[in-house]
Amino acid sequence: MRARTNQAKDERRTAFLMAAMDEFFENGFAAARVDDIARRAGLSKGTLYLYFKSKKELFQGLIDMAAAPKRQQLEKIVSEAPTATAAIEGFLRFAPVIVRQSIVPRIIKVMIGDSRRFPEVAHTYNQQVIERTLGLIADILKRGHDNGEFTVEDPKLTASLVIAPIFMSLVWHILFEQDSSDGNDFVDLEALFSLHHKMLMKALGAGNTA
Amino acid sequence: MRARTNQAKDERRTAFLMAAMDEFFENGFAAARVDDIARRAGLSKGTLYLYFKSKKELFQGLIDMAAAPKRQQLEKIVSEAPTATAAIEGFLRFAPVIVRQSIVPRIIKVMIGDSRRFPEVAHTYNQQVIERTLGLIADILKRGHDNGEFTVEDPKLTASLVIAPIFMSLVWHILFEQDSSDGNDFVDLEALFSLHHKMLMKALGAGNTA
Amino acid sequence: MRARTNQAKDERRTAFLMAAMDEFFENGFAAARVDDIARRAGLSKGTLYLYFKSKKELFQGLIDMAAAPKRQQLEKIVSEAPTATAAIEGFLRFAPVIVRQSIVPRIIKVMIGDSRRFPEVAHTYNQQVIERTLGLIADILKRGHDNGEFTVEDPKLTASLVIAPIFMSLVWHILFEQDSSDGNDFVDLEALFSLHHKMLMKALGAGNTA
Amino acid sequence: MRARTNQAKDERRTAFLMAAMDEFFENGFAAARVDDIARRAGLSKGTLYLYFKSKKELFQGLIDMAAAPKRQQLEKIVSEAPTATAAIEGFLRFAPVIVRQSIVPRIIKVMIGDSRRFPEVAHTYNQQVIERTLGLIADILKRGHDNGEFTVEDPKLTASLVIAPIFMSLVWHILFEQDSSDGNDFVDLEALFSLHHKMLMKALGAGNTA
DNA sequence: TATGAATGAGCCTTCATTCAT
DNA sequence: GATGAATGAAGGCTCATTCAT
Repeated sequence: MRARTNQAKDERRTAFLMAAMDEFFENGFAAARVDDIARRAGLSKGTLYLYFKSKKELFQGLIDMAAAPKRQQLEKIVSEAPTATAAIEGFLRFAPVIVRQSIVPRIIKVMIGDSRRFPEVAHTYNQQVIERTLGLIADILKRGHDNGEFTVEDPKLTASLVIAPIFMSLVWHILFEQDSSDGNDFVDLEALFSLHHKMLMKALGAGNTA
Repeated sequence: MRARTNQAKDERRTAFLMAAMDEFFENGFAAARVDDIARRAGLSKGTLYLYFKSKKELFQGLIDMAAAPKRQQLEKIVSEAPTATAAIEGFLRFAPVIVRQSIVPRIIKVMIGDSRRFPEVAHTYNQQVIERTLGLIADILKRGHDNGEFTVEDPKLTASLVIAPIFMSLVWHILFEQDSSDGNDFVDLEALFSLHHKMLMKALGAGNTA
Repeated sequence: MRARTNQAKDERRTAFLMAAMDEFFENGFAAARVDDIARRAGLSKGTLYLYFKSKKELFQGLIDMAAAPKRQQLEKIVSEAPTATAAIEGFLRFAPVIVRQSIVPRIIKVMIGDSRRFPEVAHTYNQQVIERTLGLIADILKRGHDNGEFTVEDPKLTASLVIAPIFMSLVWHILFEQDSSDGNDFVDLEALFSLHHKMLMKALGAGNTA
Repeated sequence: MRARTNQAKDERRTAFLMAAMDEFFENGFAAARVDDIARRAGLSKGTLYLYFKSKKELFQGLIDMAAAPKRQQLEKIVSEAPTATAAIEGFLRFAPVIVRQSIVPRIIKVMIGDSRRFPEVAHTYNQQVIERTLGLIADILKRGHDNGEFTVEDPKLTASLVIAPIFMSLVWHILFEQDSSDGNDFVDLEALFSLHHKMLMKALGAGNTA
């Protein structure tokens, strides 16, 4: 079947990208075979080259796709929260979902594994995703500080610490997913982030004035 | 010069392993070339095969070497601390060194990048290094709790949070090392862990009884 | 031109097998280069691996091909002969053709040269070709004996002796082909087998009763 | 231990040659490893190169050694026979020993397997061994004919037929030695050559005048 | 002399990319 | 547009040969 419409073309493109993500995740860029990616996408090797000029361009397309829509969910959660405290709570309650969903850990794994081969890609992802998320959190913290909800001296650095358990969980998820594929996680993510939230609030002196 | 003594042979073996670590770090297992590893070790490709049966065995030798002596420094720091509070302070002051030194981030990067290809290796490393470190921290926390230095409800989970910024820093280090190779880090590690320590102690209610 | 039909594929497969026979004949399995085989077949190295999983499989394919249709000619000659005496005469008159044609000596040479490396292959060829031919001759001899054409006490053993000069000629052909490539054989095959036939008949007491 | 005397040197040389014969027999020239040959000889790889300039020279040394003393036994048997008839009987009674002994089939196998790689070697062996043996038999046949023991028209050609079953047995021995390594041969050599002798004599009309 | 560590040329095999159908 | 046959560069590994000890 041939893709004549633009929509059909986009679907094929996306199918290749998703397949590429899976293969790159499993094997890394070098060991992933173009043939396997195409077959996983349900199309043929030759067709892939109609959509991407090379394996490398496929990789970059993947990162671009991954970088794009990531913050929308987060921004919605945060913007809808009435207070900074509530925003942080919402953010950390959402964290286990991010870790468990398939796309973010996959992308992170690919990024880490091939970051030295494609430094620009890592750099871009950093600016598009990590810095932005960090900025988002820092803004919340600053807001909370200014509102008197809690005390934050260095919002940027503090934001890093807010995010740290997410990184750790992502790495664990990548490393040990197969160990825990039988349902129970390598760590109880809800409990982890609940504790993290509790300790964070206490560390920030939140609720003391209440 | 030819290695006829056992010691000289061990030196060559180690040279290959260090070279392998660098190449695997830069390129991942699949893309690293045996020839480059040997050349980096100052020896020839053929010679490498006198010491390792295959590229894969070289990889496993690397992980084995890396897994072995990692905790010694930590354990010394911890065991020499008079109190749990001091032990944690010592541990977190030591954290930037771990992150900045070349070996741990390199190994972690290699582990992550090729964890799906060699799941047993990842599993082993986890048990040998991560679980052990986690247990070490958990023990300290329990000790501090029992001593009344601070309050810890779930030592294992709390230990994860103590460690989390180290993971995050490691990942950042891996991803952005080149961005910051001109001296200044992508983040001020001393400040980060100092803040982490301060907030952690506050979250645990340490020093309240003083 | 690309092989898209099954027939075209079979042609390529056969081209590789014939080229392999020549190269294996010239150099033996170990010394034959896959690259040379492919080039001789007029295709590229990579293409060969589309048709054969490995060099060894190519070797086995060669033997399989060689083992298959070898007796047809013989069986025709023998079955069309009115008497056992005529069958033997036909067989021995046909012998020089077998020795001189390219395929049998080549296969035999490859078989001998690599028999220790692939014992199963030698074993199969033995059963498929040698035992069968021997059985064919033994049957003729028994028939002639039963008919009273001549006297044969041990048909199987006698069949071996009927065949022996063929083996000898094959080996000589293999060893000295180049010495005689300028036309004249290292031995006059027609004369040899004519004499062999004459002596054989006499030894069997054929024609005595006439 | 070092070989200072000439005798000790010769012993080492011979040890290498015998080891080479075994390895070349098992694997052919290309696949035989110098290291294995040396180890089989109980010496080291480096030492081999003190005695032979290259692997190829080792091969040639082997053929030279093999070509030299082969006819002595035969010539003795033949020269001691009172009549041509007795000489042929002695020769054919000796045949199974030649086939079964380790050296001749091994050399023949090596010769055949690598004849195309070293045509001069095959040529030399032919002249040194085969032609000579053929000449020996032809002489006997001529003698018997001149004596009136039997009738031979073409001694050279007839000699080939006398020898043919030896070639066949050698090839079978090479091909199927392992099949019959449990004692019983692939063919009863004594019976074979006994029958061969009987038929040969009858074909030559021997004893008719008695 | 004897050894075996070191070398690097060479070969099998894989796979990204091209292109005839 | 889609396919998969064909290509050949590249890389893991072996092994004949050299040479320091």
